[in-house]
Amino acid sequence: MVKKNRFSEPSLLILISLAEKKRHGYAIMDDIEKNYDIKLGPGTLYGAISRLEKAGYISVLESQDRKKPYKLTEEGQIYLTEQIKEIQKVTSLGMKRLGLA
Amino acid sequence: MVKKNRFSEPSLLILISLAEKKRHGYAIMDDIEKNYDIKLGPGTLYGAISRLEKAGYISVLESQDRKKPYKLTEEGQIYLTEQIKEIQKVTSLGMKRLGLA
DNA sequence: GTTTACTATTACGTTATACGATATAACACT
DNA sequence: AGTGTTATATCGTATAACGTAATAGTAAAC
Repeated sequence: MVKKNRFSEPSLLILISLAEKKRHGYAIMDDIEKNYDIKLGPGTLYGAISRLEKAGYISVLESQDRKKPYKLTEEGQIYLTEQIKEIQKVTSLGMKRLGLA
Repeated sequence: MVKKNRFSEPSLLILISLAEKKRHGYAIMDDIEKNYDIKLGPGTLYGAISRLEKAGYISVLESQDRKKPYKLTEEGQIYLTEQIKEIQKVTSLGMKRLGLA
């Protein structure tokens, strides 16, 4: 009934980045900047990452070097799908009301 | 280049509500609840309203009773349009990466 | 070998949001 | 008229996300 989680920009962007493939922090940053021209600072990025990890939506993988690759968990994929659909519902009504759809 | 404002859920919903027609606070709440099943508490609602007003995206109209109807300003309409397009860009890439588009 | 880029962590200040308490006006019902 | 209920808005506070920046170490470049 009631929705708690707002769809915060950084975490959503991170999830979408990981929806394509596993990536470590800086690679996520680059992907987001390349695709949307949005540059997340390290605090924003890693803060969001650790919250997402705590929530179980992403998980960290083994690595040989100091990079920490993350992947989207199944739970994260489900969550992301729901979120996006919800957001699309909102934006499509918005477009309609703006007379642009 | 860099984007500052995240697309926060409550304020976005309020703007979309006002994109249809002018409404006062409680009517906005009802509209949002009816359309999305999202119930904003008074603090969330009026807090977001006053920030939006301060930003110049909505403005308050005269009224005879104690209701305070708001309307979307021209600036707000432009802002909302941009926001929605940006969000749609994000979600559509998300859907693609999820294999759902 | 020294500098530059990559990668991650941490700390701190700001602010939106969630939640709840309060206040009052309008309305319904008896 | 009086009482209760709904509609409407304001205020206060706690939490947590976010933005920015400082720090540190490793890898790469030159």
